[in-house]
Amino acid sequence: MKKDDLLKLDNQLCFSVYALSREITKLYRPLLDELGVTYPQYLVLLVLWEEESSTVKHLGERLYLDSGTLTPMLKRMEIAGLLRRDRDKEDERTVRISLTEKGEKLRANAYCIPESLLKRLGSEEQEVDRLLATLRGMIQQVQQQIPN
Amino acid sequence: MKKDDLLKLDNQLCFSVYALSREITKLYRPLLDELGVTYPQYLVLLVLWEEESSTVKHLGERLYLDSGTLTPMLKRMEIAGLLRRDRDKEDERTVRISLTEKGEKLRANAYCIPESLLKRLGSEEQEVDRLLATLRGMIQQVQQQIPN
DNA sequence: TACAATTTAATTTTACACAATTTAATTTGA
DNA sequence: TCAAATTAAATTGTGTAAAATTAAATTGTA
Repeated sequence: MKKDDLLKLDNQLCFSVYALSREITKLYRPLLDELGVTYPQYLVLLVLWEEESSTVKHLGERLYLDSGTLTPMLKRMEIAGLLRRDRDKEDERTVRISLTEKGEKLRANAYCIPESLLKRLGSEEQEVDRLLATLRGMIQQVQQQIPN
Repeated sequence: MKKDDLLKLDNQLCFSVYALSREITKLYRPLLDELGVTYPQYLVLLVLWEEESSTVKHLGERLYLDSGTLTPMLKRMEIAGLLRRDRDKEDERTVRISLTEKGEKLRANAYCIPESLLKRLGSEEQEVDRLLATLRGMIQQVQQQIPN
C-alpha cells in the first residue's frame, strides 16, 4: 500500500468494522424495540440466557465492558423487571445477576434478531462461521498486551 | 446451526463485530490522545484530509453519522482549532467544513494509527484487502431497504 | 494480627450515537 | 406566485462507552 493510501478512509479496517457494527445495531433496533431492550441489553440477555446466574465481573469479561457501562444498564434492566441484582453474601463486593421470569421469557421472541442479519447477508453458514472465527482471532490479537 | 445455538453469544456475528470495533478503538486511543483527538474525530479528519472541503451532510454520508452526532463533534473540533464551520452563502442550510493549518498538520503524525493495527494483526496486505471488501459488502447488504 | 495491596462494583466525567423534533432555508408543483 | 413539501443542520432526550476515581470488601504478607 502506498503511504498516501494508508490514511484513506476506505482503507481503514477500523472504519469498516465500526460502520458495520453500527449498521447491524440499526438493523436490529426495531426488533429489539419490540422486545423492549436496547442492543447492549440484548447482549447482556444473551449471556444470561446461556448461564443460570452471573456477576457484573463475569458479564464484563464476556462482553468486554466495564462496570461504568454495565452498572447503569443492569440497574435499568432491573427496574424494567428483566433481572435481579443481589449482593453475594460470601463476598459482598460481588453482585450476582439473575434473570426474572420476564427476562427468561423474552428468549422465545429473540430468534428473529440474529435471523434478520443472516437473512440480510444471505450467506452460507460456513462463510459466517469462517468470518466469525476470523473476527474472534482478530479480537484476541488486538487485545494482546501493548508492548510499549 | 441448531436452533439453540442461534442465541449463543459466541455465534453472534453482531457481537464479534461490535467487540472488535471497540477493541480497535481502545488500541488507537493512546495514539489518538497524543494527537489530541477522539476516535470519531479521527474519522472526520480522515475524510477531510482526503477532501479540500466538505459539508456536514457529506461527512454524514461518508461516515454514516447524522448531524446529532456530527454537529457537537465538529463544534468541539472547531473550538480545538482543527477546522472551520462556515455557512454556505448560496444555500444557507449548508455548513461547509474545512481544515485549519493545525488540522492539516496532524496528518503527518497519523500514520502510526493504522500502522498500529496492521502490526498487531500481522496479516498480509491481501488478507486485509479481502476482509475490507467483505466488510464493505456486508455494510451495503445490511443497509439495504428493510422489506417489512 | 495488622496493615498494605488488590479486587469488585459504583460513581463521576466526557464524548459519542441515534431517534425524534425543531428551525430555517430551499425546492417543487399547482 | 405562493403554499406545501423537502432538505440541511441544530436541538432535545436517552442510553451507552470508557477513563479516572471512589468506597467497600477481601486477600496477602510480615
